[in-house]
Formats: sequence, C-alpha cells, structure tokens
Amino acid sequence: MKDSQKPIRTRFAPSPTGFMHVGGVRTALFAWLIAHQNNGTFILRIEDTDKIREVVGSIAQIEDSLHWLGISWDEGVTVGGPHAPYLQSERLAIYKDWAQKLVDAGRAYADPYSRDELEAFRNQAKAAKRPFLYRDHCPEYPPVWNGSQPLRFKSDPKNYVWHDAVMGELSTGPEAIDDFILVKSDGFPTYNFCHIVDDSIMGITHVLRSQEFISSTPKFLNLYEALGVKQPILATLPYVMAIDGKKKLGKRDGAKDILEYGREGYLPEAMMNFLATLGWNDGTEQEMFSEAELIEKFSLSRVQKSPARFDEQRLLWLNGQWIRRLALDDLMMRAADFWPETAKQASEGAKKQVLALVQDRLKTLADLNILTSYFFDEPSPDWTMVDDNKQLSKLEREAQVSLLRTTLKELSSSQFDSESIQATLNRLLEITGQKPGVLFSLIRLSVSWAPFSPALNDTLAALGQHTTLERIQRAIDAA
RNA sequence: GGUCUCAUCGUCUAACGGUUAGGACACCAGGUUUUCAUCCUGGCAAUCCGGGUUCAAUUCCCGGUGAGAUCACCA
Repeated sequence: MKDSQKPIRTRFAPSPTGFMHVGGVRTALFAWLIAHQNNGTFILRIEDTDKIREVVGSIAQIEDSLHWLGISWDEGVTVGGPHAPYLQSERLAIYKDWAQKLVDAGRAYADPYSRDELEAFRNQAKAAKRPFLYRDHCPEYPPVWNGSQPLRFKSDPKNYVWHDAVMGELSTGPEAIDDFILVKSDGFPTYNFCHIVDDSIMGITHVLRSQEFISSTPKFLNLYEALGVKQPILATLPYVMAIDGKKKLGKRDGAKDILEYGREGYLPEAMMNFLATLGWNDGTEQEMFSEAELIEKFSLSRVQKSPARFDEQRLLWLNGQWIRRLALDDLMMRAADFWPETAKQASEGAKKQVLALVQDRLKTLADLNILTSYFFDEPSPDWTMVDDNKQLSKLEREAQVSLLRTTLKELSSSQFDSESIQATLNRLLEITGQKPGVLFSLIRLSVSWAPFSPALNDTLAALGQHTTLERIQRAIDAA
C-alpha cells in the first residue's frame, strides 16, 4: 500500500534491570503493532551497558513477558538476525569504532575531570540557581583519549524544531544541548550514544519511547548530525500513571510484573486490548479490539498526548468480556491451572460442564476457585448464611426445613435434566405458595453453601440427582 | 532555578470552529420468575481560569494556574 516507503523497522530496547511492568510492555506493543501493520520488522535489542544495575535473569523475563502477551520478534537476542549480536555488551567494538570516528572528526574529547570536580561544578550551578552545563567547563586543551577517561561529545548547541509522530511539533533552544558522555570510563558506551549507533546500523525507521526522553531528544538530534546518520521518525509515548497518584507508574510505586497478571487469571488478549486502548483509540466507540484489529487500526497519530492512569477496574471488565468470548474448549485449556484443589480428581467432562455454567460469571480465571469449589467438594452446611439472607430470615427455621422437605420429595421423583428440573421448581412454587426469591435462594444455599452460583436448575443438573438430594438432606439434618 | 511537555465526567476517551459535549469503566436505580459478578434499561457526572480572534471557541492565539519530565560516567 505504501510501497514507495522503506519497509518499517521498529525495535524494543529494554535494559535488563528487572521485570517488565505495563508501561514498558505498552511501548513494546505499540512498536510491534506499527511494524506488523506494514509488514515490517520488529527487533528486540537488549541494552545492557550498565553492568551495575543489571539483574540476572531479566532477559529471560523480558522475553517471557513479551511472549505471554503474544508479541514475538523477527530479530533479537535469542533468534539472531542480520545485525547480530543484539546484546549491546557484545557490540563494544562497534561503539569504539564509531567513537573514534567522532574523536578524529573533532566531535568528541576526553573528559579530564574527576567525579569530585564534576560534582563541585554541579553544586556551583545549583547554588547559583542555574542549570548545569558541562560545556561551560569544557577544557581548552583536553587530553588525548586513552580509554580510561569518559569520552564526551563536542556538541554544537543550537535551536531545534522537530516533528514527533505523537506530540506533533516540538522545539528547544541551545541550552538543551550539552557535551554529554558517549563512552564511560569503564569502556561501556552510554545509552545516549549506543542506541543511536545501533538504530542506525539496524536500519530502525521508527523510534518509539516513553516521555522521559523528550528532553534529551535535542542531544540526539545533534549527535545524528555529527554522525551523519539519518534521523528516524521519532514517537514519544505519554506515561502510564499509577491509578492512585499523579506519578508515572514505576516499580517503586507498586507497578506489577506483567507476568503476575497472567498468574492472577488475566488473559493476554485482555491485557493487549487494555494496553493498546490506554492512550489510543480508533475514533469510533469500539471498546474491544482483537490483535488483528489492532494491527489493522493502530496509528501513532491517534495516540493521546497526555498521560493515562492505569485503571485496573477497566482491565478487569475487559478480561471478563474476553473470557466470555472464548470457545469452551479454549477456556478449558487456559483454566487448567485455576481449578480448586478439590477439582483435581474430577473428570475433564465434569469440569467442562461446570466451566460452561460459570463462563459468563468469571472476571478472571482465578475466580474459578470460589465459583466452583462446591461442585467438587461437599460444602459444610452453614445456616448462618440463611439467617443473613434478607428474605429467608423472615421465615422460622421450622418453615425453612419444611420447604426443603417438600423440595426433597418433588426432586426425588423428577427427571434430572436442566429443563425438567426447572419444571419441577416451578411446580414447587405453586405447591408451597412461596416467592422464587425465597424458595430458590433456600434451595441454592442448601446445595452449595456458597455466596454465588449459576442458575439454579443448571446448578442442580450439574450436581446430579444423587448429590442434590443428599445435600438437601444434610442441610435438613444440620438445621 | 533553566528548559520542555501536557490539560474534556472520579477513570479511559470522542467531538476536520457550529453537537442537548457522545461512548466505555466505576457508581446508583430498575428489570431479566433465586443469589449474582453475566445480560438489558435508565440515572449521576466533564470542556482548569482569564483574555483575545471569530457571526460562532472544548477546538485557534496569548497569559495565568495546575500537573509532569529533564538538567547522571541510568536507561
């Protein structure tokens, strides 16, 4: 469709410093979506140039998180690709090469100051209530770079006006540009330097990243020019904010591991839908989007400029909607780890029958536990539940028991398919002269002793005649 | 403090300058011959403030205010 354009190549480039939370995953999702809608390439690159902050096992966790959501990458750490390696710590020679080119061109120089001296400069600036700029202290004759000092970029401060695919036109003055560090004294490049090198080498066409990078973008623009590389399309994504505050969602503020949502019974479809519509919509009133629809409809130009609060209520609602859309067999597979302990011995057929009954009541797969345990295990009669019921508490215990006796009698001579049970229940209403709210609540409690359950006739049918009668008898005995 | 960004119901958002400012979540009420968390119906609820431009401003411009980001040998 847009065959005059270069194929789109996007990347997600996290640093391996721990688990992934929803904010990070959303950035990955958006990058993945625009790559996929154009038959492009999505790359996973790991930015592990800060060895101190690195957390072992993070890379696997990042990969697991993306896979759980349904995101896969065409090039990257474990799958390789034409620009391998995709682990920055294995690309040091490349960065050194590019750094040397900048040195040779007079666009980079060794930083002779100690950390203490630098700190003193900073304090000076702070005391004077002025922004700290290293270039105010740039040595006239910097030493030759021997690799043990930090290497700084010789910036060319100026005004910039640039276009951001989300934010629109952005601009800054020269004070936004400073002589930042390209290579640290430990020999590792900084993010500011190596991401630009890699994006260029890897042919990245769209750089998506979160809002905190907006103020360093002029530095990047300056470096693009010094390096003579083409500036990719830039897209700044607004923050995902914690629901209870005005702060961006971060690990310190209780942001959860995305994988935790899977363990809590959330569907990846729901999470993807939720994340995509957090800060984006297609302009219609559609709320639910499948993966295919997102790939088709997503566009950066409709991404919100302002941050969005992470609303778990909405996620929960979406999850329920997605559970209801699942085919029973599919739901059966996904629910495998969420059954109550007591269901372990039950047959697949029995579980499936129960699952069909509760499918439209589940908000998460984890709800299966509370919603179904009485199908697999004898509940203990608890008549306080009857006493706590507004309608039932109006009746004397004797009257309640008498109603159950009548029920027992009628049900024992009834056919036990769902329809016949309904007919019997209706007849019971006539015989007893009770309102459904009273009689049915009583029966429901006597067989389940649970706060919630599916429709009564279906519940009884699933329980079977033998169990139903037995439980009602036990309820009577316990009264 | 400098620089930058943002601003519609509580929340997520829609509205190429002209709408009774729409939808969804949440909440409240009613209904679906039981509970209820599904489903249906209804209700509550918003353009931050002040100036301009215009016949007309949520929308464009300016100024406030508020919120956030950044000013690291972190990414």
